[in-house]
Amino acid sequence: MKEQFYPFKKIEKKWQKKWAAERLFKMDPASSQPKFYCLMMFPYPSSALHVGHGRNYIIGDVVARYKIMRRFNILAPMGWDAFGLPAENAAIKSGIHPKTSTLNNIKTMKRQLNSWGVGYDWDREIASCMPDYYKWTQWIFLELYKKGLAYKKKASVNWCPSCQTVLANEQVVDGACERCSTQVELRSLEQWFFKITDYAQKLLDDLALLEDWPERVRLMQKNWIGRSEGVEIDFKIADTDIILPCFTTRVDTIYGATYMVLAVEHPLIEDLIKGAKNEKEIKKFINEVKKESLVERVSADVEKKGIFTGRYVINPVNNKKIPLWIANYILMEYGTGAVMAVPAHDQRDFDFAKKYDLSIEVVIDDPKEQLDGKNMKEAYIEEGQMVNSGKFNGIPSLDAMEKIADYMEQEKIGRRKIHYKLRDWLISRQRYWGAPIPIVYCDACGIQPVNEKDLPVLLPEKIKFKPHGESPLKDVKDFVETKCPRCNKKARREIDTMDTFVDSSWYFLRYLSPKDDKRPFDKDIVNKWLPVDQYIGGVEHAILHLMYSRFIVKVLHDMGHVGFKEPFAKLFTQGMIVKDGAKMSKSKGNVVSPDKLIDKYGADTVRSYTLFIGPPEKDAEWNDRGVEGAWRFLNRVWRLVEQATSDPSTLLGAGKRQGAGENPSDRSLRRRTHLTIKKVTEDMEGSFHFNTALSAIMELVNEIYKVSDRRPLDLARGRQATGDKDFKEAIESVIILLAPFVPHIAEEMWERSGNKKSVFKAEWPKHDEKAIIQEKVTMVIQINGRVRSKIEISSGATEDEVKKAVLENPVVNKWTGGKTPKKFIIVKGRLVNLVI
RNA sequence: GCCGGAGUGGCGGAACUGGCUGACGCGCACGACUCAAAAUCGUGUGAGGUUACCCCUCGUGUGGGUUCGACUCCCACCUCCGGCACCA
Repeated sequence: MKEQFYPFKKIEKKWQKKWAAERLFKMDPASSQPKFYCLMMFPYPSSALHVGHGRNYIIGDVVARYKIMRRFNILAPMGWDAFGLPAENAAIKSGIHPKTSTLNNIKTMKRQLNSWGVGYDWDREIASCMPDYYKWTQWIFLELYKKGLAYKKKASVNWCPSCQTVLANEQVVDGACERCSTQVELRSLEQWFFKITDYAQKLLDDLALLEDWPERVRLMQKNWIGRSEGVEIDFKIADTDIILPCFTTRVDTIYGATYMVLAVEHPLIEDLIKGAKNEKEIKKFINEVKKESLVERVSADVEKKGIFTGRYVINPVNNKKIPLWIANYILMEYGTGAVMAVPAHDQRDFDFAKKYDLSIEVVIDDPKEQLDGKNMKEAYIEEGQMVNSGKFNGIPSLDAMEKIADYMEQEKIGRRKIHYKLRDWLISRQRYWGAPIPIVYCDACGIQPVNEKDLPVLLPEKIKFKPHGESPLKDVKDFVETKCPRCNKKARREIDTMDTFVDSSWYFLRYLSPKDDKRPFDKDIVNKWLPVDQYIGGVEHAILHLMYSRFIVKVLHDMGHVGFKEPFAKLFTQGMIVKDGAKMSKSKGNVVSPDKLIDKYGADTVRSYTLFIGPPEKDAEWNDRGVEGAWRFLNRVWRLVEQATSDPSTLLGAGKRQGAGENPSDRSLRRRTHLTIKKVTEDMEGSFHFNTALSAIMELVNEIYKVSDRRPLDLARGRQATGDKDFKEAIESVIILLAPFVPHIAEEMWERSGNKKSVFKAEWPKHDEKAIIQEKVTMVIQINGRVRSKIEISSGATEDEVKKAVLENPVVNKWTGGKTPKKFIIVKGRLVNLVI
């Protein structure tokens, strides 16, 4: 009696061992084959992986295995983004040291990765929380410091009063802490920043180099950088010599400026309102606005509020005196914190002017109707013809923008300027579980960087986790007390640690020489292997991680440490797997664990279902029933190969073997084989649409089953009856084409078919264009665009032959009634359309 | 509000460059095998009509348009998802 199902447990263990022993995924530095760096975003070691995470690694594994089969020298490393807040919070609750829990989680996740059968060059494993790694994260900090790209400044940051720590912007969801949902406060603290804004233009320009990135990711980055061109105009404050510059993208509306507004944080305010008769009232207003929570300040639908300062400014183009206001809708961080208000042509200014009864002056006319400031219902923000604008009257507003900017530069009352939304990267964290910032404070010498030879600044392990508003490192005397690197006198260490995004912004360089203790990476080796040929990860990193990594690489490039400008040549962002319409999460209780499924059906089943679920860049709904379909398919293939190799007679319809030869079904089997090869190869090289690749293989398997009752084959013994060649080719193609998707079962079937070497050493098949061509084709006959009939015709038939055949068709005759059609459209080999 | 992406059977999804809508899989129904079940194999499966089994009508979010022909291109709109959001 044969086993009813294929013995996946035995098989999977066997091959996982063999791959490890044969070092299938080991990168060979001496190889002359072309290189292929296949990288998956390294995971944060949380408790355990679910099937949604699996998708990422399975996709990467398919790519890597395919490239191995195409004889590339591949680098497929894996590591751990191991510093981070969750481990520290768990430590506060449970008392278990973050290092302990992190290393445990790594163990679990590594086991899970192996159980999926995904392969990596584990000799290159890295963990960002280990001193031999973060030493070099600190080195990168020092390099940026040297270049003036790491600096300290007072800034208002997000503070969670419950967790007693600052939060990264990305940890603030709708103004509240993502973990405890407490409203986040703004606190003014001395913080370390990386000057990513210096690279805004380069980061924007080089998006053009990233042709093989998803368009939407490039767009998101572009929007995030937020370049806008405009003019900075100098307004003089009346009765003083103070110049108040303000930025505008709509210099064409300058004659329509009827008031000016400052952000409440504007540094000049205090001086300006001194002695004003309502000084107290103004101060009260400012304090109220400042007190508003982040959510309120940031939301666009909050009512605009303001107060008059009692001061006036002079519009430099017409010397008009206009009132100076303070308002809650002006941001200090963008532009200069001062904005000229043109209510006729800006909706926000319009709303504000209506509320406080400020004048509205039209300076651009709507070509469709005469505008009048008094009767307008909303601002007119489109282009138009200049009016009430002195010597610029009568020209189109688009031209006026240039002309006015030229004029201002000539008169030195303004200058063209470019602004970005991108802000400098705040990298300080008042947390324990991160890389210490390698800085020392000396009373005599001030801020001093740690000497490179003294790296790493070790993170002390004995520590109290209880949060109290500052980094827990503050209480570790041995850590804080140190000597000044310059004067060697007593000094204090920086107690903040670095944002974990710093760790992950260079890890892809470390994989090339993970154990080098002399330098972070070897320049020659990274120059050979980078940029990464294929990067795979979730779209949630579209901006942060991907922007930071690009920035760090650009800095390293400009400093001569690396020879490439962009880290990732190709990017693939996979969609999320959801369950019951929601993202899998422990709190929702909809997590599907791979462990049980692998135990029940095996890794190959889980892999093929995960790949079959839909196009990998799109979100997909997990369906346990679907897993069974994948399971059935693999068993179907298994039985086919088993019968073909062990007992070919069972494939025969009880000895009803037909004579060998060129019967049509054989030709269609060979055709189907080559169509499948073509389709699968295209999906591998192009879109990664493994769902359609798999369905093509399923079709081929179905085809083999259809012809198998006439076609026996003994693959193992190589006994080939005439005409069995196509059959053998079909089955072998199935095994090879399946190998990247379901590697264990493919290896086993390959071996049982009499092959000594791994299927990954087999030749990837090439389709034969000739095999795909059909002698006879079915052409669709349409009448007035509707399908009415079909004809079989030789594929080489001329138009006249097709016409003749069509007109002879009885169905056509029924529709035409014997009349000659008005039009005869022939799409060769496909379709005929008659217009009657 | 702005910028993306998407809307196709009961479900997940296919469809090349404008050319047979619904491949492949799930589910369902019927049949074979079986004492029976499971497993497996086979057949069918968009809706409606007609039942002479050959056909006919409708059908890819909605409404228009271009075309011999539109899921595909153009215009307007609706819904859902994602990102950004008072950026001057």
